[in-house]
Amino acid sequence: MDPRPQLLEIALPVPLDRTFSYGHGRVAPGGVRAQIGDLVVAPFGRRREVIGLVVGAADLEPGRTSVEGADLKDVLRVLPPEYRIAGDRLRLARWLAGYYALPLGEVVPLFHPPAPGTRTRAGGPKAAPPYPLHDPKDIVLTPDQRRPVAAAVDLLDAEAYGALLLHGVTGSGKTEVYLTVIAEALARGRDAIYLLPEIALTPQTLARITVRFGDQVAAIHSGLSAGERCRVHEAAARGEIKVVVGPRSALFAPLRRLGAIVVDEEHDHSYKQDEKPRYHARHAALVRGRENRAVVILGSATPDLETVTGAESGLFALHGLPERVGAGDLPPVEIVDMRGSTSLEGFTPTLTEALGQVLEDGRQALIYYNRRGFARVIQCSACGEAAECPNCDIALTVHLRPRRLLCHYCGLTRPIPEVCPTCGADAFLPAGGGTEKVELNLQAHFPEARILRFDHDTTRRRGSHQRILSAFAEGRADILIGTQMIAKGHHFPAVALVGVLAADDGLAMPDFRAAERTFQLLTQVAGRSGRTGIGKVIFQTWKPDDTVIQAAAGHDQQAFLVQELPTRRALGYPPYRRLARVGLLGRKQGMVLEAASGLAAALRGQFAAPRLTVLGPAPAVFARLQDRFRFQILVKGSLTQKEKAWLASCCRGLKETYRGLDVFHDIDPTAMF
DNA sequence: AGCACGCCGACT
DNA sequence: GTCGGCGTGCTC
Repeated sequence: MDPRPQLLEIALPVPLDRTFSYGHGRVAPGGVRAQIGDLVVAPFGRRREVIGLVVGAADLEPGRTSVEGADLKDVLRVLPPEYRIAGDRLRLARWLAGYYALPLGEVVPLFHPPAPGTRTRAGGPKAAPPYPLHDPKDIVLTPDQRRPVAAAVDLLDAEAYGALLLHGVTGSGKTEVYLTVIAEALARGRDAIYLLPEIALTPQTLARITVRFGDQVAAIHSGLSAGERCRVHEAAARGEIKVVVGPRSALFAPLRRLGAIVVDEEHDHSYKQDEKPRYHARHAALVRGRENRAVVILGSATPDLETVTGAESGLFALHGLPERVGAGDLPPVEIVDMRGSTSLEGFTPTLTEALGQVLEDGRQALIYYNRRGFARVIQCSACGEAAECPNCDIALTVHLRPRRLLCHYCGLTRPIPEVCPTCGADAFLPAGGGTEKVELNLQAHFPEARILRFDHDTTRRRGSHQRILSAFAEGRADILIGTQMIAKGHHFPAVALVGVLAADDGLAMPDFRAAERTFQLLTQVAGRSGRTGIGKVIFQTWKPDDTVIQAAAGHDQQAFLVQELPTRRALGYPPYRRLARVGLLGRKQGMVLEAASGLAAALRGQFAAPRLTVLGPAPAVFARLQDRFRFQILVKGSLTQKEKAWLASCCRGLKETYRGLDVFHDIDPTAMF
């Protein structure tokens, strides 16, 4: 027992570029001494309990009760050593704070489970999987699968850092590679992390991992309560759990001897957190892997362009899985021109016919349409007035169940007017489609078919996600209609037809990544077809000649790259130049624009062409959301850590100058909204 | 970022 | 008359 009271420097989760001093061990001397890396609970301002990180510890001179005139408060307690952020995790925390220009305290919450009091939800993925599980002993890897495994094993044996890109077509057995590498890591006394995109944390994948690794594995998912997360965290820190599976937050698990990190579906945009701290889990995984001399495996059927060029430049060792394992080949894709007759609203005769055939054969079909609701807009055909959200300058979407108009951005709802609210004409009519309308149309056309819909509206309730997917996977429905959500890694063995209603839909998005996203989405959706037995795919489109659509139809990433990379290079976008974005928002448009213009001018003064280019300010794609006007500034080029820090301090300064203004910076933004 | 204190509109 | 909107000020 050490009687000396301590003076602690604490980094707290607040957007302030400073730490705070606290006393420790004054009230009850001789307790646990805090050390750098410990988490402490401290009173802060009017808040009773805030979790902070100890970044400095010294003996407190006797009699000292204040710092710079402010009374020293004592920390309430030091969290147990399982929660300490040390070694590789402390270096990762420091890297995140530096790279993303955030105060260290603001990244600390990533490293510990949510404090008690956070909502506890029951449920989550748990039901027994209806899918056949193979005994790992029965599995024989193909030569293509063995090559990346061998490369990973070499790295594990050498205890060296290395990153692999596993580019495998849908259904090519990437998961088996991941699991084998994890098993090899475990066999060498090392631990592993398996990252999945949020939505793809499917029961299928969980079941496979659990069967393989038993109680050495723990899954972190949205269904866990704070208490359960703490239990997993502590078990990992004590070495009782060796594999952690989950979305991006799983990367921060306190495993002790990390040997392998898998980033499955590495192209998925949910790896970039779109709220503070805005970090990219794939990037952070590479950093943590390097810290631990571990193997990092990035896997995807449609790797991100930045990953592809990283592989070309030797940053990642490329391993291809060009063929599906088992029976199915990649399904043929037929491009159908929509500029002709449609037999059924939104459906070409070709697709309608193919659907009829699939139903007749007793097989299953997937219909992809990336718009939820019944109709995109409602508009008066007499005066032209359309229903808009009063807060967002966005058309309100028509929904039938429940019956209302809905703003997809702020959630505002309105009753559906019977007549035009402006001119009173009895002609206020819905226009443009949505999954709800597709479902009704299909049901009317195929009255016998059992149809399920999978979108934000039908998966709102807990567990409904999985209920719909299992029902379809078990063959209790014939057609599944869905938005983006159906494109992600789900395995539906009996799907013989995938229909995409408007394949070019995403191409018009005002984002330089629109083509890449569309290619990835179409390729992934197409990959849902013909997992076992023959399958086909139909892309309906207004732009049958578009390269992106044709490349996706041919499952040909090379064709897409040949078109896209030169464009990116010419325009100075990633992967050739990096980006940083500053977003400004506030109630008064004039004020936001004035602040943004001032900031842009300041940035231009500091960041010189040609190394750095400052663009804007420009109104954001959605210029007003939730009654706040939005502008943004884009910086092209690689900012140094110093420059990023300066940028962040400019943002902070601006907030003090302009009352009611919100400013945020986003390093390596992945969405331009 | 929270969280409370402090001054102006529509309700019992 | 008060309940409550969000402007602004501070946090060891």
